[in-house]
Amino acid sequence: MTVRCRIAPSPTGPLHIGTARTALYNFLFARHEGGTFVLRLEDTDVARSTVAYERDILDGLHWLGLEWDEGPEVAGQPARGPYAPYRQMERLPLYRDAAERLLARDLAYPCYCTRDELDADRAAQEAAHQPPRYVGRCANLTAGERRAREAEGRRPAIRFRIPPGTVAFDDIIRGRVEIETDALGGDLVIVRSDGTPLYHFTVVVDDAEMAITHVIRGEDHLSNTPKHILLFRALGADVPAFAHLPLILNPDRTKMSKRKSQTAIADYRGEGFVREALVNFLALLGWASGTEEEIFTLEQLVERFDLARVHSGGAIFDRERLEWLSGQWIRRLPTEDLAERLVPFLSADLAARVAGGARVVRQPTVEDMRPLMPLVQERLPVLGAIGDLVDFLFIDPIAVDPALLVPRHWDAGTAVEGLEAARDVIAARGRVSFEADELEGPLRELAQQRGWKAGDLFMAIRVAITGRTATPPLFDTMVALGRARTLERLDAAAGMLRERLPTD
RNA sequence: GCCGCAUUCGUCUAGAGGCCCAGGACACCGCCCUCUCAAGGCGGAGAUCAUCGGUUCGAAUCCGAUAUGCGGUACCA
Repeated sequence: MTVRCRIAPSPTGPLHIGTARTALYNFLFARHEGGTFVLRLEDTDVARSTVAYERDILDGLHWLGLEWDEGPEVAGQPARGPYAPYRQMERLPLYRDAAERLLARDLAYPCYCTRDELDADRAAQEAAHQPPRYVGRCANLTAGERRAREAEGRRPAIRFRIPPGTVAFDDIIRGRVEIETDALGGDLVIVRSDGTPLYHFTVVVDDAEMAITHVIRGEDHLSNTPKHILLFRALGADVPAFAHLPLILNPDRTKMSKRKSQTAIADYRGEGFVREALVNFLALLGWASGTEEEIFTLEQLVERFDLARVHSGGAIFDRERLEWLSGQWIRRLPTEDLAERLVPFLSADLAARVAGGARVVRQPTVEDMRPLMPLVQERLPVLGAIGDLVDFLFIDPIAVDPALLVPRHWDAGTAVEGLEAARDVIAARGRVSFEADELEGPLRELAQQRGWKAGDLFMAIRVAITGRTATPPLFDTMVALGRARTLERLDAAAGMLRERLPTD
């Protein structure tokens, strides 16, 4: 039997961290076992499903590198695979047939209860401190009674009969789980009165129809699994194996939610977290290799992943750890790859600064980025931080805070003196010798001659040419800026400071 | 309320009866390196293994109860 597993997101919101993690585990398991990974869209909640969300989910999964073997490839376009279509709203006849089969064998029945009746039942049960469950008002209607209700114009929902007894299964992660069907809330609505099928029904019909062998999903479905098993049996289908993953939690240990955490994959992507880091991080949220290794590529994860090693307790989403992993991955990226990924982030950052009044003198290109890689690669926690590191190369003039031009041990007069002296030393280097190696020596010498700490001199220069106190190494930075602009900015800074000097 | 699942440093976790007075990583602190910021190296602090009882020569590991947390309990998914 070859393994078939699936991810079944519903396009009622952007791709969620939890969905991505579930998709990853399904992908890893399928690939590890040489099986098939299916993507199915559960869009039966028509009111909340949109094509835009569908696009976000597909884009996100593609971006993470979780390629599926069967399913829709592009939002709104037809799906591919032997069990197509893979959107539930395009599979309606299948659910109708399945429901008919259950009806024909009296495993399900039409239910004419109104919303009001149901609400009243529930209220009464609550008042009597009883668990809410369907009272079975329509469970044994005669043909005549049904006709009478139809004649009134009532459209029935369809309920699946929950038989008495206990349902047991062996969860791959949690072991044996047994639940009394009594606790399931009574007969289950599988088709709404408007004819559209409900989740618990479609998921089973589709998993059966698509020959899914392993259902790997969040722990929030554990309690619902008995309903699914009962439906598989009623449909005469093989019951798949189940593996319920621990939940990803907000810092307060509740199920991770948009309300309390950043849950959209697209938002992390937008910040410049690299896909390798997100995949690595998500894999480690609930699973560990058992070795002391922490950094894994997708391929390595496929090789090592083992469902039985998945942890069973919930895991808080730890952004600090994600950021660390992101930095680790950025440092491991080939420089050409990094340069390419950085361009759009820098452009966006510069565009935002233009909106703030800055003048961008040059649109960054991959060619511009290449020589900067050694300066920035180990300083980026996320791609989106690139602007803070190199914006001064693309903006002119830069904004300089005069207070920062004066290092801690200096006064303003010394700063002017230092900047002017540095300017002269640098100007003395010709165009040809404007290299980091050639600049550091003479400037250190200058500091020594004047009795300044080299660090103070360098800080004054740093602020003068970048407007910042934290930058890549100074001499490389000057080279990247170029001789002319370096001298220009030193002049400008010295001039600005001099104007502020008290005239005695 | 009822049902289910879970519980090891702040966080992610290792640990499948003696190798554990519990190991690694993130974060934190200190030192080193150093022109800033990072990165890197070294070191430190941090867990009565939720609690109680049992099984055993021996328990984080097995069993039971309790507590706490979370999840489910829809004509949502």
